[in-house]
Amino acid sequence: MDLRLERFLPYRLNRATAVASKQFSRIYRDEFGLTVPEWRVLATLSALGTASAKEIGRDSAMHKTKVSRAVASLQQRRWVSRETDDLDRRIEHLSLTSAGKSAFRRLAPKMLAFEEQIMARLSPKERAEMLRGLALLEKALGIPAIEDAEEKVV
Amino acid sequence: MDLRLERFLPYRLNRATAVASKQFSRIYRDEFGLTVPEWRVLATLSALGTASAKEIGRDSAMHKTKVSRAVASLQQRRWVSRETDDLDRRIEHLSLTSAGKSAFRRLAPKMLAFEEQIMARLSPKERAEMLRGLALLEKALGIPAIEDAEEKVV
DNA sequence: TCTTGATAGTTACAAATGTAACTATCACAA
DNA sequence: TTGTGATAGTTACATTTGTAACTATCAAGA
Repeated sequence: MDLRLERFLPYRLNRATAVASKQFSRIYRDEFGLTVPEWRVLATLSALGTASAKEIGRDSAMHKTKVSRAVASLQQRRWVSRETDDLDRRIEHLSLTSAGKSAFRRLAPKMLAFEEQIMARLSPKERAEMLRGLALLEKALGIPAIEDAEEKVV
Repeated sequence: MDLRLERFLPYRLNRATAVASKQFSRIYRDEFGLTVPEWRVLATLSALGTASAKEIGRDSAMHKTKVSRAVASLQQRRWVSRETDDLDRRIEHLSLTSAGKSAFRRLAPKMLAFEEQIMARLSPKERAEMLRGLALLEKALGIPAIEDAEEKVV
């Protein structure tokens, strides 16, 4: 039976993700005590401006209970504010407060710099190959490709 | 602030891994009720023949408590047996029982077939590129390359 | 022999997570 | 208007996980 775990796709993915997640999360955990879901809500809201919890979940690929808890926590920090929709009172429009935006502005460059630092271990050619491979992996797994424009087909 | 989550490396990794893990784990979960750690211990022991919990942890990149619990569960199923080392009684030598081997023999081909099915969504050239990208990602993250020399380039 | 420190493995406890049930609201039709 | 089913979001409960503490054992010296 030639199933060696180290050659097996889901295992390799899992290991790579665990390593990356551990390294990246240290930045926002040490500096702000943020959890992974909280960081993602922060980044998503920063990108979208205003969004409902459902939209955040779709955009960040998180389960709605995870989103709900992360939002509640960020709201307690006064980094996120909410406003009920006038027409449909089930919907809460969420957005970053100025404190939330400020935190993200301090955090984002560090995250990007660390990403750059990781990628700098590869030559420019290798880096392009790595990103190409990642895109192909997403294709194989049926994950929709990155959209370039703001347009979002619903 | 141009940090878009969908372009951000750790986020993309996490999403791809979650999708893959969910699809793959269905096979051994539905058929045998195995958890991810249990499946990994099974595969690792199948590859190594006999190993200590520590070796399983190193080989499968799992925390020792995860290994301990997975082993305990597999032992209750009578799929794993243990024998204390004669010279160092802290060490337990673990191995698959014949029932464990039998289960793995039924499971492994299905796992490999599913991996093949995923990869079949790519052309041979794309598949090679994807695996190349994955290897480069591991390099960037400082994960030791597959030692077994024979690189799997389709 | 009797420390001291290291190691293999297990377990207690707390934090994080998913499932399912829940509340509140809406749309729509009988 | 009232009933039915769908949806946004929250919460209760059980499972899973990691951290830290624990047991048992070993090795190497004083």
